[in-house]
Amino acid sequence: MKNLLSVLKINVPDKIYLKDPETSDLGKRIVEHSILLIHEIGFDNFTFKKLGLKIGSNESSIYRYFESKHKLLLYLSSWYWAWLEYQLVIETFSISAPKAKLEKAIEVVTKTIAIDSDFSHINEVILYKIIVNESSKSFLTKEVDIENKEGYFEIYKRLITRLEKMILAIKPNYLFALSLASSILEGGLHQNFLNEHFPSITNCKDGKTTTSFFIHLVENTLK
Amino acid sequence: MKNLLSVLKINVPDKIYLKDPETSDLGKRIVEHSILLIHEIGFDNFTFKKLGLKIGSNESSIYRYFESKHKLLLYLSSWYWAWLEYQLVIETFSISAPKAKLEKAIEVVTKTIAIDSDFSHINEVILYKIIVNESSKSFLTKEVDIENKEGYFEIYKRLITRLEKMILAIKPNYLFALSLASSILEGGLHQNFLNEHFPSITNCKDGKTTTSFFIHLVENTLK
DNA sequence: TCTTAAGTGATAGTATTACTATTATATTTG
DNA sequence: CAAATATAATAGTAATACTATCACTTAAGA
Repeated sequence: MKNLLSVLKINVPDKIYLKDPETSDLGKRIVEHSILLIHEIGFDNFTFKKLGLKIGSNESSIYRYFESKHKLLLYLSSWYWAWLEYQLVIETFSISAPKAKLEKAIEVVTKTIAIDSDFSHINEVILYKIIVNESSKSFLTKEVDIENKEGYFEIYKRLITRLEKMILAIKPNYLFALSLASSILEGGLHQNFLNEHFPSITNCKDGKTTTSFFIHLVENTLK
Repeated sequence: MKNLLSVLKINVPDKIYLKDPETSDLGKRIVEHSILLIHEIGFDNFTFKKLGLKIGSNESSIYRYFESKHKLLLYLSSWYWAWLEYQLVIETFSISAPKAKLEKAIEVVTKTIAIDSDFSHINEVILYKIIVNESSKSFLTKEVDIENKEGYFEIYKRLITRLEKMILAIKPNYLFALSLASSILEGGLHQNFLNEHFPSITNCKDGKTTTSFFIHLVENTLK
């Protein structure tokens, strides 16, 4: 997997950026350190000025890559979903039994990312934490509908339809396959958020994982 | 219900505000119109200055009630959860059969609010839309843990433990009652968000309701 | 009734944010 | 070697998210 990823490039809708950060050293440093800085101070307190300071570069140079910090968050989110989609596909590809396939998919999609695949400048462990804590802000805006039309959420939606298909492979007449799929994805993030900040309202802790919660839930629902 | 509410006061943790907005005409106008304005322009574009303009009052006067717009969002969220808790309690109070009770609870908690109970200056239909689109921002901050300790999320957490109890009444040995409860609540909001902005990844539309999705899900899970 | 406190309004001011614009310099490419 | 491209530096702007001060009105208590 590590070898494969070193040859592949995660593709993000190109309308999200002004200049592809993958094409230059500065671009990569922007992405790499924005992840670290957002994790450190939170997206709300994050500014391009602070990031410039951190990477010894200028605010105005960062604006050549991303039009706004919101677009940067969209970029990071899309990158993560693309990366996760890749994980999903290769991890489930060889499994033909529908039930086992879906189970593996749920595992891939709901588990806490704890190991950095280390194939790029992007630290997936930290990025995952940003996704848990900040990614909702990428669509909870007044501009969602416009940005959705522009295609900024394509990868995310495609990921959900992939899950949907695996669900329907088990129970073709199930009426809520899309809703179940989106619930697994967002719900997984949310349970991991609760585990970190509101442990009193989740059971996904102390050895009981978010993954096992969802596997049990889905299995019974599709019975 | 309407009569009862006209006698009761929705109680919000008093650390959230500097001065209780319920105690004055200005306070009520602040709350009433903040809901309308946030709905209109979105929380991110909302400012106390704009609100002051809207209610013909001064920015500085609003700051006497709420220390920041973030605190105002916490207030609106808490108010909504308290209101919902009230609905939950009275609607399920007289039902003794555990299954029917939980079913009613799920209905109360996941349905789209479409009728304003009209007992106060607060429009619950619009407030519900704010909860769907903005309430996550009340806890997706770097200050969650501090604010959680201060008790700002007590009502929300209590609501979830109420649901938990109803779940355990059906299946006492179920290991994920809290996670299921929090999934119903947040998942319900999320499905209604998708219905509005990303209809291609939800089935909760065209007559198929979010409520029926969750009732089916929970029923099978607790079987 | 007088006094005092509380509530509200008006104005000004501050540091920061989220940019845009311009110019200069360095580097790469043809 | 010239031209294009990338980056850096500086300045500037409107808006944000407040804080502070002072004036005025009203309500409540002695």
